[in-house]
Amino acid sequence: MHIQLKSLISELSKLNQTLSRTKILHALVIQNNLSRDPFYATKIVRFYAINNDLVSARNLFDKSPERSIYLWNSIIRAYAQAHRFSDAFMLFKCMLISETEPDSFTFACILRACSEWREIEGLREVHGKVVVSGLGTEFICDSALVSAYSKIGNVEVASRVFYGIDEPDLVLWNTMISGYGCHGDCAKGLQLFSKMREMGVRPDGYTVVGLIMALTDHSLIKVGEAIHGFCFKYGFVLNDHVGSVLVSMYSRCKCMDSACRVFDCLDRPDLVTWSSLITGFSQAGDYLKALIFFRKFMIDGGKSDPVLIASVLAASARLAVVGPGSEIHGFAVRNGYYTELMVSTALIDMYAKCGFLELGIQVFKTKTNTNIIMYNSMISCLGLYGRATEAFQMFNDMIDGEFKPDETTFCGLLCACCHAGLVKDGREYFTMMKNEFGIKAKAEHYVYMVKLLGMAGELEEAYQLIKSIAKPVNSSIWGALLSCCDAHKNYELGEVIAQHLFENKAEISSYSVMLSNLYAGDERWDAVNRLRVENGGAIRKIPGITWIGGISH
DNA sequence: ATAGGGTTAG
Repeated sequence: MHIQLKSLISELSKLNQTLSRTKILHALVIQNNLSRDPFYATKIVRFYAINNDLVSARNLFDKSPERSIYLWNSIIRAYAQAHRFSDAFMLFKCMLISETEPDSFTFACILRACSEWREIEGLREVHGKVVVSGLGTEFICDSALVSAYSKIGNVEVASRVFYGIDEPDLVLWNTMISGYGCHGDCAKGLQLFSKMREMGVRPDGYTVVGLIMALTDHSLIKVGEAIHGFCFKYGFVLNDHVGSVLVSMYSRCKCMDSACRVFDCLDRPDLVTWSSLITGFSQAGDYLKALIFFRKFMIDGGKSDPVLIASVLAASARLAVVGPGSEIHGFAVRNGYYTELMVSTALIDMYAKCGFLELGIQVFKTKTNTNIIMYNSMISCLGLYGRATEAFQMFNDMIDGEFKPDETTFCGLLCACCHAGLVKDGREYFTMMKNEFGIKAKAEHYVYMVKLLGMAGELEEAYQLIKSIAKPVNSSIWGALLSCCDAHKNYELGEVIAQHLFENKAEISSYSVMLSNLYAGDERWDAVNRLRVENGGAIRKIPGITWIGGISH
């Protein structure tokens, strides 16, 4: 019977572990008086864990008189993987006072749980226990420590652990490199990378993935290309993670040609890789390509998800053509994505930006649950259409729903005031934001306020407001005021501002259009020409045409 | 005998 059970267990391990199979197996084990054997108990605990039946797993564990290290580790891991941190930690504490001592894998598991739950105190505590247990020299513990500390944001301690190791293995090098990577410290990661090679350790796919993670924008594209070249040199296959990571890196950097080249090499790019590419096109301003690739993805039989849907809806919004967006709307409804707030928010925004605010409002009205992002979106959409009263009402609803407004909310409100010329309300919301909600005004808020005051002719007040800002003042803010001076033919104040900008050695090219318009309005053609010469003829706007700068919708 | 340290991305 034992032999039969053994072969049954080994067969079952190969199969898909269903809950019913596990229960049958459990019953068989009990029938044969084997449930006290930690070997079988461990197996069944693991099977229950795979099927998310932690209650049965725990029952079995509690009834096991003899608990091997395997059994302990399995039950702790079961809780940790189910994101039940406190249970996992409690069991770990029980283990410490039991006769079974934790091994490196127990520590690795609990360290990972600490970092996932951002339990910095727990992490420190477990770190201490690792040291006391004498397992601090084990690579498995060390890599778990380095990883946990980096993920929790404490790269300092992570690197201290790392540099305390004589001859780190590949996993440790990779862990530390990606530790620097997820901390955004590209330079340190690269340094470590060359040091690793100097010491004769051959990098693998994990190494480059860790490095590429840190490359977040176009300024680092040269580094990204070098690492890509390195993959070639070492003959890394682009499948698995390396290729996808390169695609998303190039997409993040808006190098869509390179992103496509890598993408074309991939056997079966997954959802996120497609999504990176599609979002990359959108962010690079190629909205049509974004939609075309989405269609390709669908034709290939790809299964979408809310993030991708929201992203293509944003691309349609930027195209400002309602066709594709409403098509995706239908698709979202048919496939159950519509329930996602992320999708409905994107829909509202898309309809509003495509000129169909009413359809956006309809979407909003069908939602029973909302969140702050959706309210913010509604407020700014209504504001954009000049429907300030409704935007204010939306804000009140939001407060009634006990949502806490954030800086975006006030951007929307101030935008609404601007579009409707409501100076008084604008002043009130601006004060409310700072005093009642403790939100510090950012450049966007000042731009709206300056524009609002300035367009109402309160140029001096707008000027004083800017002067009250602690330096440095964003160029859009001065730009907004210059435009207003132009519109109100207040060339005197315009000249004061211009002198101020010149004196402070401001980046005049950022204001050249506004300044030249101002001078043109005053028929000071010599000044217009001087500006033109100083800017290398870069002024493309026709002088004399008012251009309200500073705010991009 | 069992499992058991390091990944990515929108």
